[in-house]
Amino acid sequence: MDKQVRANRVTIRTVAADAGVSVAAVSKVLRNAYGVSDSLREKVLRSIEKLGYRPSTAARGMRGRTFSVGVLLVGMDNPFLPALVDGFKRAMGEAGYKTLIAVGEARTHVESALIDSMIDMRIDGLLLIAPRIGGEALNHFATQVPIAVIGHHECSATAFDTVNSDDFNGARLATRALVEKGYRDIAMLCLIYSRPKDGEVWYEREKGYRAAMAEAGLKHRARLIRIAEHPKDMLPQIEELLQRADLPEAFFCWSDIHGVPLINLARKKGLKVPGDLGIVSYDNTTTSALPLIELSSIDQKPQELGMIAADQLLTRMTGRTTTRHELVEPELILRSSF
Amino acid sequence: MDKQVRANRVTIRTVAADAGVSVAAVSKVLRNAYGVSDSLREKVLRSIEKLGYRPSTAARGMRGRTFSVGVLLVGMDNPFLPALVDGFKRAMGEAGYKTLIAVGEARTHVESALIDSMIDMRIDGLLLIAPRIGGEALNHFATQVPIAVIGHHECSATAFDTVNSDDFNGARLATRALVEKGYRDIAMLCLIYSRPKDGEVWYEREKGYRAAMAEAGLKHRARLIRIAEHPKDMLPQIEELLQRADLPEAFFCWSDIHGVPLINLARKKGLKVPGDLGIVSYDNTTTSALPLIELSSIDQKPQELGMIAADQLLTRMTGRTTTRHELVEPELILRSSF
DNA sequence: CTGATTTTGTAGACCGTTATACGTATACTG
DNA sequence: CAGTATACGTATAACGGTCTACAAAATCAG
Repeated sequence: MDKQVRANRVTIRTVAADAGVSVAAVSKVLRNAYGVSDSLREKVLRSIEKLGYRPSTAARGMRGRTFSVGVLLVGMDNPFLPALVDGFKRAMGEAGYKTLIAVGEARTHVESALIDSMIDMRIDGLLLIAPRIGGEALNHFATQVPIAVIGHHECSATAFDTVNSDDFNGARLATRALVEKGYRDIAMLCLIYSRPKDGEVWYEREKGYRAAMAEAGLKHRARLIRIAEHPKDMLPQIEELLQRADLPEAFFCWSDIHGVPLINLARKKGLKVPGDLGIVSYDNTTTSALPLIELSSIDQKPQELGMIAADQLLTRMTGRTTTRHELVEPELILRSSF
Repeated sequence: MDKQVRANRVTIRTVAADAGVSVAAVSKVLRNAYGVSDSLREKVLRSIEKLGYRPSTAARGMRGRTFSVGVLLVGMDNPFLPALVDGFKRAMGEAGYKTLIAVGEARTHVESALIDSMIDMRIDGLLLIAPRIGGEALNHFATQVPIAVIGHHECSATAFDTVNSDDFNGARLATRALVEKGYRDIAMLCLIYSRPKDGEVWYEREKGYRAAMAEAGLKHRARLIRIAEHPKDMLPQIEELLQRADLPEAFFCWSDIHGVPLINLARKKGLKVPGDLGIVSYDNTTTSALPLIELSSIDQKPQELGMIAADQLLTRMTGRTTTRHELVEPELILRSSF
């Protein structure tokens, strides 16, 4: 009678009984393991279908694969994430993996805790997007689960893979476009950070900007203007910037987060863009593409980044031990802002 | 020697041995169950700390709670999601639950599959945001796991809870504001849908708009203009709309998705907003708040929605069987667009 | 001080899979 | 046709927790 109580839950045993085979046989079919005949497979599949059986991921996690992978995001508001996650999820889905997402809060201990907790659920692989935690810590996690990283250049890492938009070249591309248009006094708008750090996306872009300026013989005119990320602080800073006597002829913005408010505030103040001011920005968000904004911006090909990361994870999960560090070439989307 | 091989993984048994107590005792401490003395708890916690032990979610899932809850999103690009998820996640975190996110693709069978798969991981509760699948299907899932729904009015459901922004009142609020400003020829811009359906967010807003028009004695002047959601189709449709001889004096837009392109295209065409045209929109996205856009928009209080949903789930998981259907009153954020 | 009650801790079955080890037909070799 | 390799199935020990019984110890009532 105990049996009847929990008879509602369909388990691998229910299937085995229905198909008249052993539990092990069903498991083999499920994992398409070696040593099952066509007739057996047929029988089992029919029972699975009939009973609507679905294997318990939790139980699977105790011995083998869970066929699910995790993604760790810094936050949900970065506008280039949807396309990236979509590309990743799609590629993973085709390989039979479910994608689960966890959201950090740009605080390292929260990030670590989330990674731990995904490992605790026995996910088969992990994608980290623009993680705050760095090299050594990542190496430690990589011993427990295959890891791919996007948005953090760590070309020396051997324990995990990385894919990145070529931020150096993207910034160079943008700056060079401004130079070719005739601008000379070109400033870069970037984030406030305590100190330059190799591997950080924004630092790569700063280097790319500097390189392009140097190549154009404008090394001495390169200047970085650092402003806050949060709108509340950022907007007054941009306003103040636009009042300055030494306002540059053109801006390269490290992200649309700054670029869009800049172009709008400039125009609101009466400046013509282009004309009085040239702007090229980064991320190619839908906002930058809006009519009346039409901000030129670098496209990072986020979908492609996601797909490559998926491939890295899949191949690593199936045995690859060599390291892959890949770069995707970004593209400048031309609009009438410079 | 077998023991040594897997000695690296710290399990509940390792902790028990280290603390000199039984496995069951450790489990009790972990779940703060009844019947553990302060001294025992103390000992166990110290061992856990020392060994860096973390319980395996997978193993937990086989018998008891996993202390993790799932969130199903339709897509990642809806700009009001970040705040909502943040509110939910925060409230859940305080109660000791991890939040995992899965992203559907606005296709019902994908949605169902994702819900199944989260149930298969033995999550303790599930939040559905603007799900496409409706009443009967939801009831079925609700028999397997506690469910809360946001963005789908289903006040008659008894198997699961709902929280919603009061879409009817929000639309009424927006329309009334236009009326009070003196506009009479007010159209509503909404989505193309095959047929009106009670419970759908957009339909509630349509009803709110109609009610406000009727209250102002403008029932006969109410008109709904339906346009596509995707920018590629939407932009030409808005352009064409702006050419029409019977262009309304004012628009209430069901979402910033339409409102922002509308205000920019109108201004690009040379119309003064406000002046030639008044616009009130919905969602209060960061884009609507941008300088030079300054679009009045209804704030849905997404963070609050998330927090209430968390509370619903938490109370249901701990025994509540009555149903809760709650509404949050939205607020009109005034900007210079009408 | 004794019997009843409450606290505290333990033993061990159980959850639903996977995967190893091992029989048994069946097919191949010479 | 005997002997061996191979294909196919099965039995069963893990995996790492939870949780129900139950025993032992401590407290309480009279």
